[in-house]
Amino acid sequence: MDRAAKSFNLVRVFAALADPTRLRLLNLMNGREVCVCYFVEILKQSQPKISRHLAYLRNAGLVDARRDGKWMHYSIERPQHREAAKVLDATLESLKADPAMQADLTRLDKACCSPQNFVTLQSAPLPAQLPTK
Amino acid sequence: MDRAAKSFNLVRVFAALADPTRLRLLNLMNGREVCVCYFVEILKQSQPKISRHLAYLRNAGLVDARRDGKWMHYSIERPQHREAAKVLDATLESLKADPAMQADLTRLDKACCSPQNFVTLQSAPLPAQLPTK
DNA sequence: CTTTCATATACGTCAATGCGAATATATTCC
DNA sequence: GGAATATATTCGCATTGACGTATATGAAAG
Repeated sequence: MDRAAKSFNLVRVFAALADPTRLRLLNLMNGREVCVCYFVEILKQSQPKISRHLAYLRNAGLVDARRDGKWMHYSIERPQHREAAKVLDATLESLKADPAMQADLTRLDKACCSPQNFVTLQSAPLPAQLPTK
Repeated sequence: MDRAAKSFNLVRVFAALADPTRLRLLNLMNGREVCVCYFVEILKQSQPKISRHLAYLRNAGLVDARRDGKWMHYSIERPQHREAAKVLDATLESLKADPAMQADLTRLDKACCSPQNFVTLQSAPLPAQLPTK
């Protein structure tokens, strides 16, 4: 690895952020842990697509996964790399200003209050708020 | 264009930032206007490679180009998109913390003080500090 | 232990990107 | 106008990533 490459964890982070679906996923996870089934329902995207993007985010070190029986819960993991964490924070803040992102959150909130409305979410575990670290 | 896509200028910005060479270029332009020949000399990369990455940054709306005779001067252009500008600012701040980036800047400063030391920079125009906007 | 449900991975394809090498364009100088 | 200089673009190739479809894994339920 050449001298410059070592410190470029940032490149990996940016590559992970350079996709609309992944930004939407991160936005939905901002401050809470979310089950995969909600992503599929809220974003109206195929399950393999959601799963692949979540795997990408996990490889980039931006999200953490927790298994709970059949369900997988994903949450944002702030990078160890200090500067990468700052960029992620700025990004999440920026997403909040986007109306489309706000709409996603609204739909997630509604789904949480009444998952019985969604055929595929009848027995899904509710997203849990994460403590602010 | 689907509903969500419109507001995703951020994706374009992140794609532009997801490359080590482009991050180095942006870091060198932070606060000043720099001639292409300096990029080639400082980064020790081929001229077409530098040129292509600068074109990419220009397409993404992150840099501005100004022709001055044979020379082209590039400078950072803060995106119109408010949130994109914030992300760019955070990124430039983060780059400052990177030793490799600091080394690049040191070499640029040296080149500016004594361009006669570089065969290819004998008649090159000096980078100019930009006013802080 | 088979079925079912939730999620992940593999495969094939297509588009985007990066790079070196070669070439084109634009500007200045003579 | 032609040579020289600075920069941009093109070409061919290899890599990466995104996607749909199909399939595999893992846990729970019967």
